[in-house]
Amino acid sequence: MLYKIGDFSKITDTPVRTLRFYSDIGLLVPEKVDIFTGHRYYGDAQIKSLKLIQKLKDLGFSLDEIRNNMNNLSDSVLLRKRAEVMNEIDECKKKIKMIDEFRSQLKG
Amino acid sequence: MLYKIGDFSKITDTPVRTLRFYSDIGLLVPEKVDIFTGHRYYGDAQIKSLKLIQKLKDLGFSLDEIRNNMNNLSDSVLLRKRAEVMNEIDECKKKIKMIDEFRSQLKG
DNA sequence: ACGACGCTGACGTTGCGTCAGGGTCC
DNA sequence: GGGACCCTGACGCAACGTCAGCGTCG
Repeated sequence: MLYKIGDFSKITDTPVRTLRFYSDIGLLVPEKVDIFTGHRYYGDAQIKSLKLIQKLKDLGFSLDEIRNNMNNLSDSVLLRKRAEVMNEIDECKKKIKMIDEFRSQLKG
Repeated sequence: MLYKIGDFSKITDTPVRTLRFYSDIGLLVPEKVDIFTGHRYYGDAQIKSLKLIQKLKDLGFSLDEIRNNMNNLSDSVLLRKRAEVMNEIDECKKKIKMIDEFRSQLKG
């Protein structure tokens, strides 16, 4: 079963523009592309790939990281990302502290 | 006392490119600009302004937010930013959970 | 006069949104 | 044949970094 980009967009709840973008950067390549019209046709395999892409995006990976790791996902990559996100939490906590200090300075 | 952009850059420990950028977007305008050569000259008032800009950047404000609020800083603006950062922490915590779930799925 | 410094473009980054101006499908 | 759908540019956003190519200061 091959889907036109518009249909694939509805099935996967992903904007057409996003699909074209993923196609352009080689992240999610359609199963077939008409050489003459340029029309993209997606298959069922792409549905699974896209779900993995969305999952990894939710975990905080960039599209570049996803492209480099989705076909060979290792635990170390996930651990590194985990550490990054933990770091981000620390940064946020620092900001909260600084904001509170600044607020009391303005009041005082 | 007027400083050339290079000297002002060293005094404030801010890249020249950043100073030019802030000048272009109207965030930190030099005290004087030579109409014929385009050379920028900064004064002591700009040092204080830049320090405030850097402070607000550290707190998590965008340059656009800084430009709109630095001359009339209210507590409500700080409170809103605080809430935003707290939200960001929550998002990070969700990501951590999802990463951990994903890792145990891969192992199991 | 010449080296250090200043200037204005303009492209690269990230992940698409949003037209504009055309072909294509049925 | 015509409306819905597809395509490829190309600009816009945030906040600069990094050349390129050229003018200026002392």
